[in-house]
Amino acid sequence: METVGQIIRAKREDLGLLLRHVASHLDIDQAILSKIERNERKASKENIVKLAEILKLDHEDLYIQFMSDKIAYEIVNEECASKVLKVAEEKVKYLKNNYLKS
Amino acid sequence: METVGQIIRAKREDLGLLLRHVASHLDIDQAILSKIERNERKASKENIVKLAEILKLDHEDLYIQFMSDKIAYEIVNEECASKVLKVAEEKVKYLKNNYLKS
DNA sequence: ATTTTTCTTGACAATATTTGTCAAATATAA
DNA sequence: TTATATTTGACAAATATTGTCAAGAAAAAT
Repeated sequence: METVGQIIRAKREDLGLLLRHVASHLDIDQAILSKIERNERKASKENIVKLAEILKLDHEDLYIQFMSDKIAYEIVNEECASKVLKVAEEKVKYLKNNYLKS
Repeated sequence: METVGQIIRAKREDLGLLLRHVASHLDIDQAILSKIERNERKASKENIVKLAEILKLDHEDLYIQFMSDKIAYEIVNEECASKVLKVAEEKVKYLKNNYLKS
């Protein structure tokens, strides 16, 4: 079970890229990227898009890891975390069927 | 499939309470409560606690509705919404087992 | 073992989002 | 119509997010 930060660091090192190279592609200071990789800060959605590019990761996969990290972090301390996710899933299905039929 | 706003409005009207009465118990302007009930604004966690009190709703149930609304709203526009929730659930289980054993 | 390079840390700043107020407009009900 | 309740939108304050910078620590190269 990897965090989005772990995935990013692993792939960056695989490709032999430096923090400052990747960070400059994202247009942020390397300090932030360092923190993102260690899960001390959350990436922005824009960061994620550019990270997928430069690290040659599948964009959707990375995005899923990013959002699931964010959501898991929001509720992991609650007893009822699993219940919340189940209800959320029902709501998503309902909304998709009833309001978002494109 | 009800939103947290719908639940609150229904129960408030059931109890015959006015926006301004409930809002004053929450220590907010009635304008906000009006918006919360119509899902134009999100409640804060504190709002939810006090709403459960004054509306005699089960605190955990209301909290689950509140959080699931919030999460569903965050991802409903994404293709991969269901996938995100599934991965989030795995992460929550993993974290609870490995880091939060109290 | 010293120097160079990379990464990490923490204080701070800018910006965006959240959470709220207020007063006027609208809707509902007496 | 008048009184009461709700809604709306412009605005303000507080908080959270997203970032910079520079100095310190760690790792790698010479």
